[in-house]
Amino acid sequence: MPPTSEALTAERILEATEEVLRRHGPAKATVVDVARALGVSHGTVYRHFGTKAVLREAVTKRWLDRTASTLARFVTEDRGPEDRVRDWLAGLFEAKRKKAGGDPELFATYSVLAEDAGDVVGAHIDELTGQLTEIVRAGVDAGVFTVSDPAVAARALFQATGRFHDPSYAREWQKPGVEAEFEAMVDLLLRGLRG
Amino acid sequence: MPPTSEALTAERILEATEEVLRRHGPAKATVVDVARALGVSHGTVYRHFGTKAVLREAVTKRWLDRTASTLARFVTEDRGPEDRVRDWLAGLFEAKRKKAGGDPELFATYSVLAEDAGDVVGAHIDELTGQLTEIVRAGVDAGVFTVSDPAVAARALFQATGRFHDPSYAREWQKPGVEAEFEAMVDLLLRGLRG
DNA sequence: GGAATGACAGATATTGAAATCTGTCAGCTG
DNA sequence: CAGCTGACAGATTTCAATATCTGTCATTCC
Repeated sequence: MPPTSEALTAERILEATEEVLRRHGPAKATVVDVARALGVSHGTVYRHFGTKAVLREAVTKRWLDRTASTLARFVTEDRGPEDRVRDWLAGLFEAKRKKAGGDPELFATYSVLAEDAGDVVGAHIDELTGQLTEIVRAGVDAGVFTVSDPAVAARALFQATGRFHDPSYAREWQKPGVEAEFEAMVDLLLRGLRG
Repeated sequence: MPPTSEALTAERILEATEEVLRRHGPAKATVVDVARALGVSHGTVYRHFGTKAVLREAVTKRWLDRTASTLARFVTEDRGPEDRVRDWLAGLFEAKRKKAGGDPELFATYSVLAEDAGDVVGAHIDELTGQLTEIVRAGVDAGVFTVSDPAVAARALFQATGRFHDPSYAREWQKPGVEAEFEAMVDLLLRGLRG
C-alpha cells in the first residue's frame, strides 16, 4: 500500500499508525515502522507528534471516540428513560463484545494502548458517564427515576456494569450465561433508579 | 500426632512458601527456595505438592479463605437484611483495601497468584456469593427485598461492586472520593433489592 | 522559510549461551 | 518401609553483548 503523494497530514499518520499496530501489535510497533509505511523518515513523524506516547494517545482517542459516538444516539432516542438506559448499557456491552470477539488481537492491542493512556481513557469515561447522566436526568425530570443526583447515579451505573465493558473482563464475555447476568444486572439497577 | 516442630507437614510447607513469596515476590519465588527455607531437598516438597502450580494454589486458597471467614460473621449477624448486605459489602471492600494499602507488594504478589489459580478463585467467588445469597434470601423471606431470585441478585451485587473488591482496581482504592462512590453504589443496589 | 532528512546519543529490546529451575525417580537412610 | 535425597533431562530464566529504537537537531531541499 504505497502512500499517495499528498501532503503528510496528522490524519494520514494516524491511519498508518493504526495499520502498523494492527500488523505488529503494541509491543513491536515502532515509530520507525510508521515512518517506513508512509515513505518518510521517522524525524518527520516527530514533527507532527512530539513523542511516541502522544502518537499512541491520539490513536487511542480515535478508537474510543468511535464507541462514544455510536452510543450518542441512545441519549436523544425517542423512548422512555428506562428503555434508553437499558439500550445505552446494552449498546456499550454489545459494541465492546463485538470488537473483542471479532478481532481479539486488535482488541488486545487497543486494550494495551488504553492502559498507557490514562488521561485519554479518563476523558472517554467522563464523556460516557456524561451521556448516561443526561438520560438519568431526563428520567428524574419525568418523574420515572427518583435518585437525588443524576451524575452520581450515572457513575454508579457505569461502574456497576464495568464487568460488561471493561476490557480486562473481555474473556468473560464469551462464556455462556453472560447475557443473563447482564440482564439481571440491568434489571437490578433500573429498580434502583426507580426507587 | 507427631510434634509439628519435627514433622514436615503440608502446613509447614505452606508457611514457608508464604514467607518465600513475601520475600522474593511471585516471579522469583521457586520451589528450591521453599525447600531451602525448610532445610530439605526440593524433591521432598514435591512429595507433598505434586507441582509448583498446586503449591501456589494451596497458598492462594489459604489467603482467600481468610477473607471469606472474616465475612462469614455478617451472614449470621443479628441485624436487618439491609444492614447486613451493607456491612458485608463494606466489610469486603475494607478488608481488600486494608490489605492493598498496608502491604502493596504482598497484595500484588497474591494478585498475581490469583490470576494463575482460576479454579481456586472461582470457588472463592462462589463461596462469597453464597454468603451474600443467604442474606438476600433472608431479606426476601422477611419481605424487605422483592427480588425474584436471591442467588441471581447476589451475583449481580457481587459483580456490581467488583470495582471495590477486584484486585485489578486496587490502584483506585486510594483515590479520594472512593468512599462516596462506594456509598452511592450500595445505596443504588439496596434500592434495587427493595424494588 | 517551512518541510523533511539522517546522523547521533542515550534508552530499550533482542539474542543466544550459560545458569537455574521443574519434575522424576532410583537409591539411600534411619 | 516411609520419608527423604540428589542427580538428571528438559524447560525456563538470566545476563551480557549486540541491534534497534526514541527523540534531537544541524543541515539539506524545494
